[in-house]
Amino acid sequence: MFPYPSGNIHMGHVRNYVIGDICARYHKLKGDEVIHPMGWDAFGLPAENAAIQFKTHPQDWTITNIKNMKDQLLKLDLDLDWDRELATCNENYYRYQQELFIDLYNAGLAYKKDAVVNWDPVDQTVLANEQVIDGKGWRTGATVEKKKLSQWFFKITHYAEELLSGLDKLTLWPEKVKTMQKNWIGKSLGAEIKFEIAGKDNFLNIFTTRPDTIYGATFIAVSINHQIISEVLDTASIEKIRKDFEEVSDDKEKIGIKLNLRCKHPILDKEIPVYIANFVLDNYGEGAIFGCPAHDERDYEFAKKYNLPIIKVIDCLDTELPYIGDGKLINSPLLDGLNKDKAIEEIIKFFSKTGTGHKKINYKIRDWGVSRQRYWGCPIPVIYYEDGSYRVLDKSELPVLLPYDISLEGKGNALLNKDEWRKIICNKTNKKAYRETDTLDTFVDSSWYYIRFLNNKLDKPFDPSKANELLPVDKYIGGIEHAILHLLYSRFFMKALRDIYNLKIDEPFKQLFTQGMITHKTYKTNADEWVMPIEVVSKNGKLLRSKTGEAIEEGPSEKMSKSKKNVVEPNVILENYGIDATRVFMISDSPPDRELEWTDEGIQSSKNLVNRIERYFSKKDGDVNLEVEKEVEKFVNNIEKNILSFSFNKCVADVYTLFNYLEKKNVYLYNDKLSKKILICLFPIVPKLSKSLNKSLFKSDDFERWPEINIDLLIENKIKLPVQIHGKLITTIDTNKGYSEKEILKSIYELDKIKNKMQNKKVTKVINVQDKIINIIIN
RNA sequence: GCGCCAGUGGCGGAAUGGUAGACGCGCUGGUCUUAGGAACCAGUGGGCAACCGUGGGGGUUCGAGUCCCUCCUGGCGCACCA
Repeated sequence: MFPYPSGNIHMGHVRNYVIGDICARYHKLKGDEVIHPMGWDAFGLPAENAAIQFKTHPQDWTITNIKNMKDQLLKLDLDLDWDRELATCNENYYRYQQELFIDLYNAGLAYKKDAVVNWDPVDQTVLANEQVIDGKGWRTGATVEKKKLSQWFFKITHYAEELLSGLDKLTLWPEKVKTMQKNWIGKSLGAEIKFEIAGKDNFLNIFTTRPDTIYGATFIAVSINHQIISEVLDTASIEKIRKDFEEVSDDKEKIGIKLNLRCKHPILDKEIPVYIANFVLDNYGEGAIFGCPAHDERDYEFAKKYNLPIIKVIDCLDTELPYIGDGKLINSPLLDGLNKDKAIEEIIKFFSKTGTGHKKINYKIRDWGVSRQRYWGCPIPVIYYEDGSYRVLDKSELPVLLPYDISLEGKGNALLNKDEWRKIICNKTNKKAYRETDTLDTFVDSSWYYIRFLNNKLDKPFDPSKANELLPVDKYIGGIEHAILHLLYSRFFMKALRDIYNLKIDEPFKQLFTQGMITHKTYKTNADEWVMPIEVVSKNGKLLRSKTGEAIEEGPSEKMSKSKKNVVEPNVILENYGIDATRVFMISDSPPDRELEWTDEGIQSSKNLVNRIERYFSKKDGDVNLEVEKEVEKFVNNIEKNILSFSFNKCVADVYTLFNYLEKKNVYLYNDKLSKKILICLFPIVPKLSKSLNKSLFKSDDFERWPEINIDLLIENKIKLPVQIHGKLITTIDTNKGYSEKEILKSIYELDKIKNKMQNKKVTKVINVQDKIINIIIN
């Protein structure tokens, strides 16, 4: 539980925390040791933006929001361990993060380099690759620019293989998230091949997954950012080409600029031309490829456009070109007759021998750029000297506190203009020095908070023995939007910390549950103005805006969002319906991993259920017999099973089923011992009501342990046995378990419905699945 | 384009290969009440019926919503990844 303190709790938070709260309460009743903490992901840009907009300070804004949201959370009456509370913007958190940064640096997992990075022009900061979606900033939606800057990186690529292979062991994670991470890591097997540049004592490295098609290579293409280009073209021409590339309207269109360069073919005695091509990515492989037009779609398109030769090296029809699939190698003296896999193997052997290439595993994932050119974040504990060299501080020099007194008015990072903070004298060298003014990506903050929760007051980042004892987190609940950001970073952190601190933990989160969004119908006026649901009234079957009487059009149900105004406020709901009804509705209609549509009917019927339970327990009537006991036992068993499998919607159905049964039988248990059982099972779902009933019926403030299941009570002897003919249900017959097939068939053949079907046909076969079903086959 | 997931009444959704539609919402009829965002009772997949029904078509099986093949539709993710 680690919300961003944006100001208010919304329904999405409520759903998330109710799910977690049910789990926590259940496990506590089971006698398990439960840690159910809450903290604040409190650094980040919205605070700076809000501070500028409202003429306040990011810290004040954040602290006020935390206070406000905490008040709202308290009203939800969640069973949280508030004494574990933490906020990343507190010195007591981020100073330990600075220690971890030093640890990572010393372990070679944090480093600084010049790199072409993603620049968000709106937020005025660098973004990690993971934070760029469709070329746009994940928060601002602004088109990301490329900038060359010196930046801090975390070496997530060091763990690329383990981050990938580890996914298989995460059996309690949704497949979908694992697939997304797999794609992001993007492992591919292939070869790196050296191409000698004709007339120069220099090479060009390329990566390929299809070294078998080397005989079909007819050109080389490099990315616009490839360093070889600067050796042949001046900066102005490069910029001109870069611009031309950017201006292509169809971004799939292939454009190439032929360079005054040729490469020697690594096997054949010939030279092939080198192009700059817009479709070659600079951040994948070597930023350079060899083109084999006959067997690659892009290369084919490119070759057609620039009249490059197309040489077939895999046997196929000319009409099939470009042919991507497997086949027999041709026109390839060393490989002729082999199929693809064998040819790849052979050619790599050959290259290794001649020194022109080798086997290579390539990953798409890049190191995590963590520098942010913003004030409101964790300062990076580094200083720079006047000669440009830098020093990562010692732990004894920590904390590097974020100065409060700054001006956000100017452009860029406020820390840059804060000289009295930035300019220091290095206490080791006595030289003039400057503090690093970049701060850490807030995803760093959230990559280890779950460890800090284990002991939030410790005077070091965490206690390794506690971590070993309690991690990984058993149940981790959140939205799918974290699939490759937070969840990948946290996995990286766990592995890095494992290696640094010699921990026994490989993965941070054992079970991951991704909850669905809450949606609501949308409403618009004819003038295309969004209208809050609360303003809409229905009159004579027509929707009107209550204030003005304007006609309202109802739109599809969409994710609740402020911009579409289709939100309901938790505090309003709590006031009108109470916490128990709110909890019931959060889990009742849809399975928790799917969308939940907010409806007035839904929340109302949840309230009705809560009232009904209360009413039920106000009366005593009827006899408690074995059948009732069995029904209650079934209820306990089902609730438990469904809580454990996150099938909370079925838990609600179990509650209805139980009370439907009891009321139908006119059995009102009141303070019978069965009521105690029922109330314990209701406690995780409707804690307030359950607690108050327990108090009034049993004069107790506490609950006993979650009831042990008595298996004997779950066994049902009397059954309705389905009887089929040719697999189609004809009727059912009342009998006891363990019936004799012979005898039951005798009575089955006496049934009218069966007789009608059988007429004078002969039974050829009887399938008796004992105690389950009987299927009769007739000719 | 590639990958993943899903398609079940009017709606949300239940069903270890074994009685499809649990449970809820909505709806219909009735009861109670000064009143009720209430409660209670009966009903509610389609069809007068025989029967027909889980996106379409094939298959495996005594038996398929569930497994296999194929197609269609929708959602999500990735997308010039060499």
